[in-house]
Amino acid sequence: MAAKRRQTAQQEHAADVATYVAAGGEESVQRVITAVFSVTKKLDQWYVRQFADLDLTQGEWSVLASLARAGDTCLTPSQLADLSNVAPSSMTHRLDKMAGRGLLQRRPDESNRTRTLVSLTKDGWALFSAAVRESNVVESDTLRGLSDSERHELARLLEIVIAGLDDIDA
Amino acid sequence: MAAKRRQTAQQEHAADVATYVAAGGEESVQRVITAVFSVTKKLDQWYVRQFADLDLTQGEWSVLASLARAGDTCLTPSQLADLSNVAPSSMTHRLDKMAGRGLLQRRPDESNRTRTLVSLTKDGWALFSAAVRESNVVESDTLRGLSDSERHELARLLEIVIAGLDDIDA
DNA sequence: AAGTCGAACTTCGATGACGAAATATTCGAT
DNA sequence: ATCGAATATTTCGTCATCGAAGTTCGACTT
Repeated sequence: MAAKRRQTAQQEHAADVATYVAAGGEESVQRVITAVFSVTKKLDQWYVRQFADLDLTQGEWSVLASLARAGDTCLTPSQLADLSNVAPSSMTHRLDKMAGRGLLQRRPDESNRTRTLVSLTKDGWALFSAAVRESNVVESDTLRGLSDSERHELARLLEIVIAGLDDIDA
Repeated sequence: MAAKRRQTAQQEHAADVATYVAAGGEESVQRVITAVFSVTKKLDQWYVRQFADLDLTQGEWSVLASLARAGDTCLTPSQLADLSNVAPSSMTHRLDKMAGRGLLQRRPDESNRTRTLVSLTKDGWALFSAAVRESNVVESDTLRGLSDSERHELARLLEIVIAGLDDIDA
């Protein structure tokens, strides 16, 4: 498969950027954004295959990871929908399924009974941990061309970008 | 909305990385990968809103962009399905809709009649160009915290990653 | 030259996701 | 205190997506 490709990944990337620039994009922007999406697209493909072993879809992974990152704090279905970029109505059924598998539990919020609080069960945490360790394999492979200092620099630059993200919505 | 957040985006990011590391991920890996996904998640949200103006879903955008990047070369439905990370059967209906809107055309491949060749129409190219110019706005905003040399360095590092992606599938 | 295997595309049934409406609860104003 | 607006969640109808089976065609074998 890799042997039959005519151009290198860099050449393809450069050609893609040129297409976007020709259509009206700025070069310094498109070069970065296109590269970011190339990486995530490839990672997404691998996640689908890796998570299939754990009977986990990407949507379920998103819920699992959101709850894990929240730590002790419970999250509501609405918050999970926001964090997962799906409609609240879609989250209902997703949580039904995951609760049925024993990955999470829902309980009413006593202080505000319109809310429902969702938290991971022990099994949910175990699955999260297993998924992180599985995905870390391909993620580590993805970055194997970078030295430690380069990874540090890459993270630093991306974190600058992240720091500005929330202010743009206005 | 931005005013009511307790922690900065960097602090949240650091906490997320810590969660993944606690679950068994490597820090130098998780710091980069988590940051990449933070950026793409935010960009995806904006794309949905921006492309709604053009009556364009993300799936349709993927087809449009794949064909545009291919330039003069026609692509088959299977290739488009691969490039868009969807099942071939899903591409059939998607192409039906887009052909109905006059964005692309399908014609049989004379040299191999099991194949169908898909190409953009004039309207398809126009919509692609409009979408690129629209999305460049938010993409440019996203990178506004980086200097030119930092953008260059960020692109360089990401391109190193891209160069190694194709060799991992083995 | 016929037959078989494989590739490409489409149809079909079932699942997942969305938006709108319905339900239930809280908050604020009169 | 009560009425009205806002919030959170769930149902419901519709459309997109998936995997599997079906169909058509090309390539390779014998």
